[in-house]
Amino acid sequence: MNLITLKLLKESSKVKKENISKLMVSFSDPFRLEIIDLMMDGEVCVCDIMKLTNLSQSRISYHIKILKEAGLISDRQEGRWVYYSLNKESLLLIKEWIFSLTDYSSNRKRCCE
Amino acid sequence: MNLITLKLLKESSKVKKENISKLMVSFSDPFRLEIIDLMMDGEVCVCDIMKLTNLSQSRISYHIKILKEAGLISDRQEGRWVYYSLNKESLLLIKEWIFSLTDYSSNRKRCCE
DNA sequence: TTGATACATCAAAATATTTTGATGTATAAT
DNA sequence: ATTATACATCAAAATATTTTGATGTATCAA
Repeated sequence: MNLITLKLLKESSKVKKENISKLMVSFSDPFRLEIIDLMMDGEVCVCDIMKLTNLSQSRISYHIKILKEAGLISDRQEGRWVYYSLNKESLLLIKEWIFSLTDYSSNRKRCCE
Repeated sequence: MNLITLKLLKESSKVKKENISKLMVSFSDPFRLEIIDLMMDGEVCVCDIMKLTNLSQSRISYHIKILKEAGLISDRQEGRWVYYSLNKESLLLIKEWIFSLTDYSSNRKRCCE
């Protein structure tokens, strides 16, 4: 493997890490977790979320924006409605990360002194 | 399934959700992600993290506390040193959650109107 | 073209998290 | 006993996130 390939690899892992970081932030709010939960059943619009959670409209829009910017959800407009749904690729990215965490983490004991 | 069982089930899923929520919060900071990364190689002490990241000692202790309270890491004291390591059960819990998210989430199209 | 619906965006206020530097506690070495 | 090391904890300051209520934009129906 040459230096350029190595550099590219490092950069891509950095990009990945930034993605992961954003995705994790997007998971870090209980209301967003609720919204994500709702999306597991398929597409939802803001109005669905309003009915099912009694959060205010602008509050929902705010959280939706966070989720969208993290790349976790996609949107599709149809007339006056915007339908949001979970983005499978992002979920896969997180899955991979969790896997690396569980599968490759070691139990090696450390000893100072 | 009787009502009491159902109630218990619902409560346990709530407990689980609260755990997940705390774990996700613990993942939501870039420095904590770094610390978690270091722990993948095995136990680390605060002094290791200081050397490897040049974060201040109290700053590291603060983040360690968050990770500990989320149940993500365990500690073991040995003399003056405290060794921290990833808690496999918590990782498993997250893994399960991600699985349910990817495996059971539907693509069902929604249509208002 | 007027009014209603669905949602986004904005600025200000409310709230939460993080950082800093100082101090505290326990262990161990001299 | 004294000093040094490893880490925890604390209160204040700095910073970031979230909520609120108002306003804006686009689509549609009457």
